[in-house]
Amino acid sequence: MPELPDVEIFKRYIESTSLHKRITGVHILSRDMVKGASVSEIKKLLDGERFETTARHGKNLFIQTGGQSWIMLHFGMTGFVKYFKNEDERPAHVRLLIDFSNGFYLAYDCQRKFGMISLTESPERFATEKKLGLDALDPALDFEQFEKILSKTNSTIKTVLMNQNFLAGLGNVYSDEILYQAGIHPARKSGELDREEKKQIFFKMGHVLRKAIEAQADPARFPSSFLTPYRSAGKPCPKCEGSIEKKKIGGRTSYFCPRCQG
DNA sequence: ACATTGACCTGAGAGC
DNA sequence: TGCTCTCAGGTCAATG
Repeated sequence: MPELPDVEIFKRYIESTSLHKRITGVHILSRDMVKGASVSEIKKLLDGERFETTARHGKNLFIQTGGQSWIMLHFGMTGFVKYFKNEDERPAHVRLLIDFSNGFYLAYDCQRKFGMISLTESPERFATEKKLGLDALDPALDFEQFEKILSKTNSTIKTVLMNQNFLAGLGNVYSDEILYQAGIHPARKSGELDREEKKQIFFKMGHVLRKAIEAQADPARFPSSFLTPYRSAGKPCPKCEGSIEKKKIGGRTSYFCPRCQG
């Protein structure tokens, strides 16, 4: 589901398709998905302008026109973007549609409406208002800070990784993948992990996210040691051939290998 | 003050 | 075949 790597791929997709083209129409097809801004403000910001810059913080994607404000897209669990020309390529649940002067469209599709369309003065401002933690791939995030974050709470490590206020960008799927690569059980208490274990999680986090982006966030292209393509109870662990287990942790379905993540 | 749980939304797939 | 039920998951409000 759209987590950091997916949103990074959306960002690059928009950069390669939609920048510097004149916007000739803005259609908001689900007004209920617009939060913290009005439909008319969004139309006014975009209409007649061109997208010039993109940014990402965690799972939030920002696009700036020549103006001062940025449009913000959050993808919930079913969101994605698609650039297309012909009506038969149009996705099924378009919530925001942008017309370009070259006859192409950029669609923001979100079947389950868990996403959000908003405006912000700047990505930094947005992150501050939402109290978002550092982006999980922020170069400024070092192990010392990461260790501090983990010691701030006594929740399960899985919950901590998914908490956007601590660290922005990880969701259910990538938290599981990181803990699998680190060999740590998702229900371990964050505060009880030793320094070596925290180090494992920190470095595997960067590794997993970078590899996922390299693979276009497509599990079919992931390295063969990745758990994500095997997110199903009873499937064989890609490392030990043991059986993958499914369990609710922090209200979310977690998959892990009980043998590798003892 | 913190941690956990449920509602929100919709369609796919399971089960009868 | 066709109906109903369960589940998925990010976020935030409500509850513990």
